[in-house]
Amino acid sequence: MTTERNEAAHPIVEARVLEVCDAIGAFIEWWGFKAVHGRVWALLALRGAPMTQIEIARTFGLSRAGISGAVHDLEEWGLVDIVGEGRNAPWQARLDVWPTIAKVLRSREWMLIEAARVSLEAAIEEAELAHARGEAVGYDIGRMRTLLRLTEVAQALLRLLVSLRTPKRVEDTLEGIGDWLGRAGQAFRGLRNGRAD
Amino acid sequence: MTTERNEAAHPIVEARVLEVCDAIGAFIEWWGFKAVHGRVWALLALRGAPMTQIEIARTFGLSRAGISGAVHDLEEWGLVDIVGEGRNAPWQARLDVWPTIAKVLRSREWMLIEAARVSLEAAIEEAELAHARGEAVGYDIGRMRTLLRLTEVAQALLRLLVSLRTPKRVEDTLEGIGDWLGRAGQAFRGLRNGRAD
DNA sequence: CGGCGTGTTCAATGCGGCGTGAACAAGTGG
DNA sequence: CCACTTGTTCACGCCGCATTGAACACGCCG
Repeated sequence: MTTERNEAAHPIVEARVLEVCDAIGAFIEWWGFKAVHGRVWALLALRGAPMTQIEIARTFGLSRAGISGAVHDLEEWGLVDIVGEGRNAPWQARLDVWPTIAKVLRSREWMLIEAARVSLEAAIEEAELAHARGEAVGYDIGRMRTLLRLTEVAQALLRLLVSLRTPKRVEDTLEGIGDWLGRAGQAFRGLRNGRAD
Repeated sequence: MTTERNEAAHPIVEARVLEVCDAIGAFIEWWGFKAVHGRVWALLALRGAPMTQIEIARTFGLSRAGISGAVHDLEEWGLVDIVGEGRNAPWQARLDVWPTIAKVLRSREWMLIEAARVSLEAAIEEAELAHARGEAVGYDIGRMRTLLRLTEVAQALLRLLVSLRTPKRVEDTLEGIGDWLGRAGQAFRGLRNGRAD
């Protein structure tokens, strides 16, 4: 028999919590992840005590297979932690999600912009060579430079964004963001003065 | 016969431009849109002169059907414009994409956060009622309040983000972002002082 | 008026991803 | 040592979505 580790869930409250999980799942799904990831994380974040995979599966009415995969993805991303050592040790959520967001921005988002930037540089070089040879190009070199500039701005902004640190106390979040925005603003003004062309 | 409206496209340059289109398409696809939208917009943005749908389709090697839909989606979003009046009038891209981004943020992104916020408020109220009745809740009211706080911060940030204006000259982009970041930082610090609870 | 080129719409198809059920592995407790 | 519970893995089926080809509508030019 399962030892009653957890405080029993209040049915009506649980129904409301599941709505929250769905909302967070829908939000995170729009960001290119899977809805189940957001739902599982939200449930673990709101539940008072750690939960086993079967508890999660039963709460959502989903199969254990899907939960198993989702939990391991979340663990790889550092969004949930195992509690204890045993085989069926329960899981809990990490509330500071910023390191994971920063990681995603650093890897996937950066590569997407970098790919665009590199291909733009190649296109500009080829177009300039053709233009110097007097050949008709058919594409607008000035606009290529504009887009290249935008990728550089996006990368600079991204670089600043991933330098944000999560404050210890949640109450400091607003001030932390405020300070960060101020620093980022100065950095951007400095960037403009430094690379004015 | 089609009148030679456009300067002939340089084959090698065009190959490079198509790589740029693919990169931008991959980028925008990760943001929840379709890759073809980014590809078509990028092609129209880099091409020196407006293009007809058939020219676009041939350039990408895609069917006319897909291009027709993509172009109309882009027109609805205000990202491309028709040039002239005729039936088969060509299309050109708008380079200032910020109004569209702001529109998307205002509608879809806002609603996603708002749904989470509302459901969180309902869950908190229900949990507090149950707690006052002395019933076991099983969920952490403090964490619910933390997440609610995060949604409020996200909405405040979003509100500031959509207030950004696109500068007339692209060279002013950096300075515009810098100024905006500074203003946003002050707004956040004020927000904290005003609603400290 | 009649071909021709272009844009639009829609049904069909092909493909990828998601969730499930079942089989297997691994502890745990009696 | 055996029964039971939980976690893991995988093949299958299902759904949705994107893309296509074809049929139709529309304007232009001869």
